[in-house]
Amino acid sequence: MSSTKRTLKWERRPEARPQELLDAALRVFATRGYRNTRLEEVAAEAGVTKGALYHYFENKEELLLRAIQHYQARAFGRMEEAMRGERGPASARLRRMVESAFSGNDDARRDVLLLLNGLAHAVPEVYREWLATGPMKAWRLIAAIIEDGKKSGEFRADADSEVAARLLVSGLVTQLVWQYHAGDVPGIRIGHRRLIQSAIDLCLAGLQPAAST
Amino acid sequence: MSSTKRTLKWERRPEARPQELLDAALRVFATRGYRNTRLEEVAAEAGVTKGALYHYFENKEELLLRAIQHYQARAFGRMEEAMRGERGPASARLRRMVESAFSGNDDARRDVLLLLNGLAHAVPEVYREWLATGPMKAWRLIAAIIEDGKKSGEFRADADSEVAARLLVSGLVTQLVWQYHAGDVPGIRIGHRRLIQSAIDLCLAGLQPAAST
Amino acid sequence: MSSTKRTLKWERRPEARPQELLDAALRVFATRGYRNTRLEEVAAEAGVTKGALYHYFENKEELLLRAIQHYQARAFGRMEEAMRGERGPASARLRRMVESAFSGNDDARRDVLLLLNGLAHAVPEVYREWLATGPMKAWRLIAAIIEDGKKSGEFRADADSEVAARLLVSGLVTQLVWQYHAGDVPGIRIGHRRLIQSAIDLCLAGLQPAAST
Amino acid sequence: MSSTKRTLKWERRPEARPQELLDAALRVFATRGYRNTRLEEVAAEAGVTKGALYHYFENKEELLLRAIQHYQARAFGRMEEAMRGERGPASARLRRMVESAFSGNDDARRDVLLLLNGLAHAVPEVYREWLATGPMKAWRLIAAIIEDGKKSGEFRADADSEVAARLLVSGLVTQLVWQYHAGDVPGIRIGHRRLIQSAIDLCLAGLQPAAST
DNA sequence: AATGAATGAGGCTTCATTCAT
DNA sequence: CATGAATGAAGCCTCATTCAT
Repeated sequence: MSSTKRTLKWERRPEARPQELLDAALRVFATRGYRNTRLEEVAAEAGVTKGALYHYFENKEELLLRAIQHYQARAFGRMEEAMRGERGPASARLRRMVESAFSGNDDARRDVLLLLNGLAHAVPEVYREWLATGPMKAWRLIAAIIEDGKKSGEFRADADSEVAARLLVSGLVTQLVWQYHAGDVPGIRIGHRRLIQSAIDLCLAGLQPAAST
Repeated sequence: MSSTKRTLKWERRPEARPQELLDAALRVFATRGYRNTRLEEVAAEAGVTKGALYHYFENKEELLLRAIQHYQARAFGRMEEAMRGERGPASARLRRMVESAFSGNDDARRDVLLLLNGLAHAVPEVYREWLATGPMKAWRLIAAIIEDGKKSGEFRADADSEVAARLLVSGLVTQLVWQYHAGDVPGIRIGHRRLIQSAIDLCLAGLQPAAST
Repeated sequence: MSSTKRTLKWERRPEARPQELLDAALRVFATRGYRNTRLEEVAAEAGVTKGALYHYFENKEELLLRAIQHYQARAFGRMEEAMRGERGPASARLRRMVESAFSGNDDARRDVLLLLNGLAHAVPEVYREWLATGPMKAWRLIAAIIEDGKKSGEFRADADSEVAARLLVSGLVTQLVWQYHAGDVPGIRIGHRRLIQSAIDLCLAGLQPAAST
Repeated sequence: MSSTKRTLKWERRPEARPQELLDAALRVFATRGYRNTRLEEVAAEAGVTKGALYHYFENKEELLLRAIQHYQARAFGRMEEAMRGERGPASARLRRMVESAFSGNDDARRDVLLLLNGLAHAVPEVYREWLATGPMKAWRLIAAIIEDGKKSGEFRADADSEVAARLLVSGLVTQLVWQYHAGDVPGIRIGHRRLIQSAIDLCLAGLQPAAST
């Protein structure tokens, strides 16, 4: 009797339920911010009710953490795939790397970045984990490429690869967030493509071996 | 004895009270985040009680807004003073500008930046005003300097001054925030001076006229 | 034992919960006044806690509005039923109408009237809606009966039916409130039945066609 | 020195200060309601500051009480003066009495009545005192006149003078309040003069000795 | 597993009242 | 007397979390 009921429900809801919840959660969190989001909203977005969330997650914080991990995994998966087997000159690899890292110019992407930026006080652990597995990982990869270029003579030996990589990553991430989410501040917008390309160009130009001599 | 206690309270009631409240508020907001801060904490930090805040400010949000404006005014005051009468070559002016903008390497500075970064969802108006009067203003000044340099032949004519300025400002702001507040993520720290100088160097190198010819 | 306690709580959770809350709310509001009533008291009266109220009502004001509407609906329901199919002479209909309108001589009735009288400044919208759906509706019905009587020659043709109806309704409503709630002012009490009957008698006498000629 | 300052202030503020405060208080209380009124508003209306009120009155409640007593004294003063030496037939005296009691058709009058109506829960003592010294006093005077008329044969011997007087007073008071303060409820307005006159007419007609015989 | 009513701690805001000046 | 900054109790409302069904 009760099993009949249950089965009916389950027909339209396979075991992917947790994933669906995570997706819904990230969507709402990213749109409205962590503190602004009521669990009820997440539930509604996922088509369930509040209580259901507690079957899968301890509490709001864990839901956020898992949602972000889920997102990061996919994002980095894409980037790693794009970099697979890259072998050319350092400048080309750097360009490709940055391009693939910032290719996804969708709203969701920027919403997530804004969300994460606001997490430092609300959920410091999540903030730190994101930094470690996101931006830092990215700039280390880039720094390594620059180091390669320095060794091969393609780049100036005295270049500060660490700072260059950091500037590129933090600058671009932040520009994406700012220009998009403060969209109606006059003059803040700039073309996505231009931003990425000019930034890479500037960086590569700055890494060139000294002009004279 | 009891008169001593009483006197203590009344000794600290100068005409500068609003300023004191703003300072205290910014201190607490920056340390704990806007949402995490109870007005009672702000009051305690200022040595008054909750209700006193409402003599000077409509509500929590206005308190935040005013505290930030107060802070911004001082910060930009310092920068403008530093830039007063600067006339040298563009590269020198750019360097001085960035140095003065990021000179304040104190904790308070970075706490405030982190606070602001988390305001997008909590208090969008404040977030936007900050962007418009802070970072944007800064990168516009820098972009203007670069344009000067392009006109005088000091910089490459095809350089994207807009993007260079943005990258420098957003990159440095974000690095300050990240490296400091995620301080125990291993490997995220970098010397403040090195960060600033290397960033400027990279940027200036990237703006040099083409090497060959 | 502990299970008993628990059960007690859960036994009273029928689908009629909103109604229960409305009843409890009206009871407390009417007893203590709108401003004097803490939502916690309403909740306690209903056997729930503060928060539960917010499942059903937006805020204190809506709770009041709904409680009053709920009450008015019942009150007018009773009156309409009493008037169903009345066809006799105007004087009889008027008498029956007023009697049925003021039959409920219970405390609750008078408490509610007092409550409503104090709402003009606190919640003007509710006050106005009550006026429009309560007293005004009542005196319009009465005025219509008097007009009937005038047409049939039962009442003086020059009688001011509008004012008569208003005087009757407002006078009686107010007397109920005053005499009851200022009960210990010496000499303010008067028998309910006598008040109603004498008022009707006076009114009907005043509506009689002129004596002489 | 300090006496100089004091004198300056006193030049424009004679000893009538308490009266001014009472007037200002009644004005604000009547306009906004007792609970809605902040002492600061009263002070502003009187051109002083909050603290000053506490030099003359214990607290908010006493301020209200005194303001109302002050008002009542004047109102009844006027009425008694109007009734001085009235000697004609009962019907004429009744008419004159009611007319003089309700002559003041000003806004202030109605505001005060509304204020008082809402005081039952907020400040029961004031409410009761008002009832005793206002409406009750009025209807007793009127009942006495009617009794005179009964004795002289001008009115029906079986008339209920008590109820007639009450109905007249409460009905008119309430109509003034309702029609004015619910002014935008369509159809609630009626001419002041017509209301008073028709009410008196109806009452007198109802008091006539029986028509036939 | 899912529901959703209920809980209750937490925080913002109001304002009568006090009191040093 | 007058000021007005400061107090602090009170009350509304929110929402993460629980739990009987």
